Amino acid sequence: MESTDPPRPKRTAFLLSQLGALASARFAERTRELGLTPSDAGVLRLLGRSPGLSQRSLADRLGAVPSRVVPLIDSLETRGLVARVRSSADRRNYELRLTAEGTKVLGALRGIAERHEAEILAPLTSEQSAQLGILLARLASAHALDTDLHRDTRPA
Amino acid sequence: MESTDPPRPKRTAFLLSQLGALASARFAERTRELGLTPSDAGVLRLLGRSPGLSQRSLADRLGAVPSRVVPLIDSLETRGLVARVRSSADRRNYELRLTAEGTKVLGALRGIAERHEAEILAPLTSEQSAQLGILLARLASAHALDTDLHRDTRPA
DNA sequence: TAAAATGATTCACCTGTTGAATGATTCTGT
DNA sequence: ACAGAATCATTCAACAGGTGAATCATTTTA
Repeated sequence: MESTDPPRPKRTAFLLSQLGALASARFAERTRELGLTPSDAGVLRLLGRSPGLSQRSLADRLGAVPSRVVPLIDSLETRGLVARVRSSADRRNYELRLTAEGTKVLGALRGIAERHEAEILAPLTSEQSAQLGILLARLASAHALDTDLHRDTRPA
Repeated sequence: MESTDPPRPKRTAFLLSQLGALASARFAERTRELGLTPSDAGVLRLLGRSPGLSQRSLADRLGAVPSRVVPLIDSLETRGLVARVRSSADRRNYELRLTAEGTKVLGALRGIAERHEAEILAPLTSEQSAQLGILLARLASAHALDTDLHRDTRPA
């Protein structure tokens, strides 16, 4: 047994990595109960808030590449949660929209997100949670992480 | 423009996920400059602190499966950073040890970890960093994340 | 109207990972 | 001492998630 190292402010960044991985894994477990991947959840969330998005702009907001979006939407379309409609204004685009079922699932997703938040923060008092939220928000904005999800970073 | 939602303590868990992913990605960039993956770094770190480990117990501590450890050590051995020596006590085991070169690289890795920590926490004052460290440590221990790296979770 | 740009798609490919099967060695109980 | 069970390392086939290049249809630019 050693006495613990005296000046050790060293592990905070690693704790952040590990807790982030933990939070992501727990969230994935929860969405899996709805038959969704976290990516699916992100798509539904974005389409709920911005109906009519094209796959391209969806890709941008997700921080994904367009070819990645194709099978993602394929799968959601197959399950009847998202509809692809050709844009009449520009027939290269699809306008992506939630179906009624998709909207319903999005609602369930919001409940899941709430329980997720509660589970992760359960060990802290509400003051501590608030404090943590402030510190993390400061880090996120300083590191240019979009407060929302992923940010639009198209070249020009 | 909407006025911002009044009671929204909702995004903290997601911030945690995103910042964790950011921290992991930045650390990966740094280790890549040494020609190492984050997994490589974890192995070197563990072997530095526990020389003579078998692949099996290394797998346990990394939270990995033994078959995963094989190519990991293969690669480090090829690069001359780790040595496999059959245990004379139990010839099924290897005793894994850092080579002189491996020890040198581990030293470089410590420097990297320090700069990584500094970069991630740069947006915060030192009081805020300390506060964040406390909160994250509390979460980690409550969620049964080993304070160190991965924990030993063998069945029995 | 020809040429460039854009959206969606396909495809081959890569990385990291897992689980089952195998061979060598050691441990167990009788 | 020995048969059988357990353990370590290894191979292998397979999978998920993700990426970049090439392609086709459509629209924009000049």
